[in-house]
Amino acid sequence: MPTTTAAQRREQARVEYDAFIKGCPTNQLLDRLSDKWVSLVVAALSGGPMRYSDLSRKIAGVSPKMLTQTLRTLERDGILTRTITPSVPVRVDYALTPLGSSLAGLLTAVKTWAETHIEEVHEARERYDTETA
Amino acid sequence: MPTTTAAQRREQARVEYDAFIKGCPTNQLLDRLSDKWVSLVVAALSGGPMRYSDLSRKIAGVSPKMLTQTLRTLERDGILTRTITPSVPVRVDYALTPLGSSLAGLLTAVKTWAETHIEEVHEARERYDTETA
DNA sequence: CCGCATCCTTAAGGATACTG
DNA sequence: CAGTATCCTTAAGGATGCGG
Repeated sequence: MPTTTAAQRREQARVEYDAFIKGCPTNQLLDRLSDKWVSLVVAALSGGPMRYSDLSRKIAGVSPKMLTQTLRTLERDGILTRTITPSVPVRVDYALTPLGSSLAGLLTAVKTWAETHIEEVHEARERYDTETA
Repeated sequence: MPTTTAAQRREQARVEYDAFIKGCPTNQLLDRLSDKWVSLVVAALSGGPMRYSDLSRKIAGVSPKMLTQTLRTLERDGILTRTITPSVPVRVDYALTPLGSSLAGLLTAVKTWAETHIEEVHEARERYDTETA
């Protein structure tokens, strides 16, 4: 009888795995792309700088909390800049950095792939669903 | 006094937004890529077909539930094939389809971008953190 | 060996109200 | 205008045991 259960071994593996991917650039980027608001913000800003209120209007259905949170992490990552104009009322502009623009380029590649292959995916789903039913 | 509150308008916008993205190929693909197990499975299979137990060993820390769930959706989407050999005990092989291979190609592009630019991101973070602190 | 069904936890994200 | 602070829900995902 082993002293470690399957769950314990998996837990151990998970910890090692987490430590591994923590330093993995690809996974860090996927984490960003996985955030649904990130891609929307980057896409919105790819047309040029926007103010906070513009973004909240353009990106329908986003709560102030998530918008701010998303903007902060993207600023920290050097994807966009935050410029405060201390007028009354205050004005804040967000704009993509060169790094942010290159990320937008990646999103364009994803978009292209999606548009090229989505039909195949839909066909595959229909086939799968009819065969399974 | 308006008959709709800000929350109601945002909710309305969210519903429209959801309806919009439901048919948006790019977002459907991002939903897939956002799933952390999806990229790992695709990456694992890009080296060739693997059995269920091989995958669960190679992808450290995955629970049987998530592995099966991931494999099923990918099969449904035509990304991979599932081949059952009715021996005793049963044997099941998973392999990428051509469509799956092209998705793996996209992941490679993401990987390349990440490796190229991760250093800039790290520098940006350090700058941000020291400036904020 | 492969994988489904069940239960349970927890953390992401939404609603809301208030401030500089 | 541009957020911050708080509370609260809910759904993704992990543990586990059984079945084909």
